[in-house]
Amino acid sequence: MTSRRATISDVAREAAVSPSTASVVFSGKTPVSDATRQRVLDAAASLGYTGPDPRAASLRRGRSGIVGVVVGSSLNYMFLDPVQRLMMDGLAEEVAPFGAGLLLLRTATDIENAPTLLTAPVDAAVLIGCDAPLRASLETAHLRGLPIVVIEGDAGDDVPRILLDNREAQRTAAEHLRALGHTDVAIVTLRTAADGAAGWLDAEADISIDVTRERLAGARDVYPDVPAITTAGSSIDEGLSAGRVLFADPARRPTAVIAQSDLLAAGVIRAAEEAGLSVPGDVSVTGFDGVPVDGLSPYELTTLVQQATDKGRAAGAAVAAMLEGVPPASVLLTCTFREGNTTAAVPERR
Amino acid sequence: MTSRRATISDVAREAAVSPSTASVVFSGKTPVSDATRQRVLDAAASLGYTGPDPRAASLRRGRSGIVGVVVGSSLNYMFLDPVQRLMMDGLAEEVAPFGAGLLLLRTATDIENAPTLLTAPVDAAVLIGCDAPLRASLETAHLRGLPIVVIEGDAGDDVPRILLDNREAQRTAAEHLRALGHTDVAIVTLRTAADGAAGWLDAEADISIDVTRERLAGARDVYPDVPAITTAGSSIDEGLSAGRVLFADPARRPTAVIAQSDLLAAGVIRAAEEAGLSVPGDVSVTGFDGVPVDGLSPYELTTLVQQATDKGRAAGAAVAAMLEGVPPASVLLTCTFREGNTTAAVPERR
DNA sequence: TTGTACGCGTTATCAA
DNA sequence: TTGATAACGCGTACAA
Repeated sequence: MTSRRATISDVAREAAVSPSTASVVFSGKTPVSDATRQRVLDAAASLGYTGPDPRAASLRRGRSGIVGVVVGSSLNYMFLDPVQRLMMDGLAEEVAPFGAGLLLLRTATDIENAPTLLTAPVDAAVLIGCDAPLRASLETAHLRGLPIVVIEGDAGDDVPRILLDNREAQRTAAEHLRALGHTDVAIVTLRTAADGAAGWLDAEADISIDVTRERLAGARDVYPDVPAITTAGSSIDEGLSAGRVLFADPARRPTAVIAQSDLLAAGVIRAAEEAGLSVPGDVSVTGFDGVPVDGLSPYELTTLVQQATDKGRAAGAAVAAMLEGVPPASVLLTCTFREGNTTAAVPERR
Repeated sequence: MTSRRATISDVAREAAVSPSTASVVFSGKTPVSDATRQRVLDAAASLGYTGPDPRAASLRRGRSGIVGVVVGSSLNYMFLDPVQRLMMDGLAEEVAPFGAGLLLLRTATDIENAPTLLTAPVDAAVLIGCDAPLRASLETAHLRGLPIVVIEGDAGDDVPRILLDNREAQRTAAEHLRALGHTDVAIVTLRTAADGAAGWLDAEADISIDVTRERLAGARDVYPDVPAITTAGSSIDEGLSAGRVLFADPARRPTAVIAQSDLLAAGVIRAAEEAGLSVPGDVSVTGFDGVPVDGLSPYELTTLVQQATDKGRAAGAAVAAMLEGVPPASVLLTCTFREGNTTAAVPERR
């Protein structure tokens, strides 16, 4: 019994119907009499046929049901961020009704032969963040004529984008702090470049990552001259490191910190605790994202809530639209300000 | 210019060679003279041909370059766990040289039409954890004759598995605590069932999740009768909740806690801090996994280090072997005990 | 409601 | 080193 797997023709023959009829039984595209259907299904069962070969079906249909998601470097790093996790969930959920799943593709890999947008049977591509290495993928996808959606990044011309009102939202948080009387403020930013290292941010620095630049601009709209410290990415540990620097000198510590993500904010809070400062009594901290941060309890961050899952869904909807041939529009999602228990009025001067 | 995309035949015609020659130029399977190669590439460029259509190629080759990874419920939940993230990285890395990528497939979804192992063009399937809903996927994969690898779960018969010496490893940690003099110990477990809720664990309880059962057995080998409290999953917050229960009554609190994961351990430590206890001065805590936990600093857990990335790699290697037609062996990976700064001798009785 | 005929775009095989 | 041939397994007009 080393024979090849049964095909739909075998099933049709066994059931004494034509291949097209058998096909229709499985696809449901056309009504079939109950009797015939049953004969076909029985034949299939007896031959161990489990349905159309997906590879053949995708060639025929011109669609594979696979959406390529290009993630930068490591999955570990990418999925560390709750925003990305929720986003992927939304994306998966939205394309699922189209029978589509997500294929993880990495840019930064020197593995020979690794799958790419060029070699993988994808119907569309979703690019996240769009920094330098991603642009290459973008190029590729374009050449292949793939529908593309970019999340929080600029793909130039006619590529639909899913964006957030980062600047406006961050400004809201800054205004909140100003209303509370804070003037000694510091900013903790996300990465400023794909390979960015942590450290004080030079005022003239060129920030190549859109999210970081926009959120910074929003904070600067209210606090043009406050110092900003850059991190190597969105994590509690990075926030902790930044916070330690900020709180190192008791005489010059800020009374409020604007962190560009909830994870960073969580780290900053941890640093404050370490330094013997209470939040929000001595220091106010704002985050960004409004995602559940594991281990943050009992704090509830004052933050900007973005609907991360919706962001993914919007991307999925755009993909779906393009697959249907409908020109998708870019989407601008807005964040809402949520006051938690990590901000309070500026403390009396000691 | 609404014409269809160029095919390899078009390119061949333009270059005045046969389709098979053109094909060979792109696949590199056979030597081709430089002159012809150049002619073909030029022709391709002039026609905007970007290489073989992956869908057609996979039909012909009988291989799509896609490995389906069946993740339980939400991506958000699954990737919350650093072990899973690292595992996926290892897996991706190991199958990449075969031109394969990972397709995320979810079991628990009531979305009509969602992609499954039955409908997606996958060459192999990796199942993680293997609880009830996953068994259905397993069945499916079997029917389709797909190569299957199961990570930390029992797929029965002839399915290769990637396993950890959970019991032995956990026993080591328990012995470490015993050597330190601890007798008042409590265990904080992972989920006991796919839909498990948190709470005290009944001694008779049936534990359907292998990892949980094995690690518990290891702890019980040393501490047969200590109480165990179950959580709803591996997270800091769950560990925190469990820890709060354990430390609620100062008179009866344990001097050591065996947590079944590093995330849980981190939560337990947090709970101890909340209760005004110092770690390891008042309470010792052990974890399991040996993964970086964001926000755990400055603690370094006493834990069992599993090479999570290697686990993924082992799974990837097994997949690769099966794709090559080689019967893969199951793999048993071993954890190593690592003493951190979260365990110490039992404190003097007050 | 069912069957016929054809092509989707590629690549393995073998012969030249 | 190149070319001819034959599938790969299916879906879908269109006709019956």
